[in-house]
Amino acid sequence: MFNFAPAFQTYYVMSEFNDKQHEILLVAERLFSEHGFDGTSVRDIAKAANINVAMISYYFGSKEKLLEALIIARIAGLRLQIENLHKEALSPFEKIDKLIELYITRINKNKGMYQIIHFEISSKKREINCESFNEVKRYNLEALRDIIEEGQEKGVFKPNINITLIPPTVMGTFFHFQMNRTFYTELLELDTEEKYDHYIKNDLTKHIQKTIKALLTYEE
Amino acid sequence: MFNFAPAFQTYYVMSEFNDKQHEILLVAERLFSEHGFDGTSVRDIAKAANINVAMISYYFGSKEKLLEALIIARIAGLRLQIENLHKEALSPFEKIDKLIELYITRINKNKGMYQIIHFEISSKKREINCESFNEVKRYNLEALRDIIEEGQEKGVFKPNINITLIPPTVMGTFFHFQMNRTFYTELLELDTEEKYDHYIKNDLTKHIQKTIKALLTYEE
DNA sequence: AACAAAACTAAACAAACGTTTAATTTAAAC
DNA sequence: GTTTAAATTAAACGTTTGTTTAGTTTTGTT
Repeated sequence: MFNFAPAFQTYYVMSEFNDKQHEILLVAERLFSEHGFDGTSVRDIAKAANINVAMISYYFGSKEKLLEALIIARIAGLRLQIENLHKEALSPFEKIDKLIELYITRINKNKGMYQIIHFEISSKKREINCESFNEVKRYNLEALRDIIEEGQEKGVFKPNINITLIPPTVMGTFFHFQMNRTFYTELLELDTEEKYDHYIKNDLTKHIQKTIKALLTYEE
Repeated sequence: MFNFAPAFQTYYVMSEFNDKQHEILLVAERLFSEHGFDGTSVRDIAKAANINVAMISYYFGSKEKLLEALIIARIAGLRLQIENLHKEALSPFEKIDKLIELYITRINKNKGMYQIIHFEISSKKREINCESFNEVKRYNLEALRDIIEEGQEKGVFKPNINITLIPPTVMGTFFHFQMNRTFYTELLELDTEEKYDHYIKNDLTKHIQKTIKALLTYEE
């Protein structure tokens, strides 16, 4: 007689989704990152996920709440795995190299999600809750600060370094390269997916590592 | 009897718009950058520009052609004014400083347009003609290459520098800072527009200048 | 087998979308 | 002052939008 839509799941406190919900989230992530939130209709998602349009409202409440659920579900994966890095007996230079490598691989894996978040937080249309995203950024920044201050105490890194602006340089360089992919693909003749990925893993990562190490040791 | 809509103006060869067309382009630029192309309706534009909805189709043919016209009209302004920089009797270091300052002020003035272009070129929905945009990027890259190679010949810059990846670092750092404006506003307590602009003009610009100069002189 | 809850569907809904139409007003030319 | 083209308008067009409804099928429990 009555239809009980599980809209209560929009609290996500349990954050346990069934297979169908996971599939919807996966499809939505791809389409939102490729065409934007406003450029993707619920029917696009339903068609790509092979489900009925009504299932989106049924499982997530609304299209906007689907976006919310997606962001919350994915942000947890953005925190860097730096726990073991701190304990390892490495030089400050090696730690910087490893941290940047962690940054790049992590961003590279979640580039679709970053695309979505970056558009949404700089958009004045919807106000998404970016507090958990900010928390991740603060956490990653503190990890970087620890490593740099350790290097400064050992005398290998120079003082007077604006540590706050280093993540923007690391991530910004990657994103700008990614954003202008077609341009750099043509310029550097990275005509296959493999060549492109190889360039990111090697040349781009090395460029960023070299840049930050140069900055940390630069005599003004 | 017949209505002759000036749809021929969509060729833009003359690229001469009247006051009303300029106003529409200005409003569309703001709204597209704030809410995205798909997040902005022609009625939003019409209301903000105080004109009738039909005027957009009348003057530009369609909403997509309006975007096209906007991009073509604005891209010309993105080329750096480096003509006189090359002639000036400055050291390679001073030239790098000046070029980066030019980069930042230019991006800062056109950040709305960059927001639009970056979303559109990385979107798989519409295929915009980015050739003129790529041309600007190639031109600016060559200007940078000239300065760096001059410095290398003089022996003040090290060899083996990936020049191609320097613009992504310069622009990427700025854009990432801009993209996460609310986060850095809170972190650095830039609670007024003046403080924020001052931080970009001074701290952020100096950070990028220092970073690139460090990279150019870094002994691996 | 019988029942109830959950999962799923096709259809309908109103609102918003980009665009066009047909008519009117404004502006310029003669 | 008349004529003619351009500028501007309100209304309507057909789609597409996100969401809801009302019903059916599936699933799990007793």
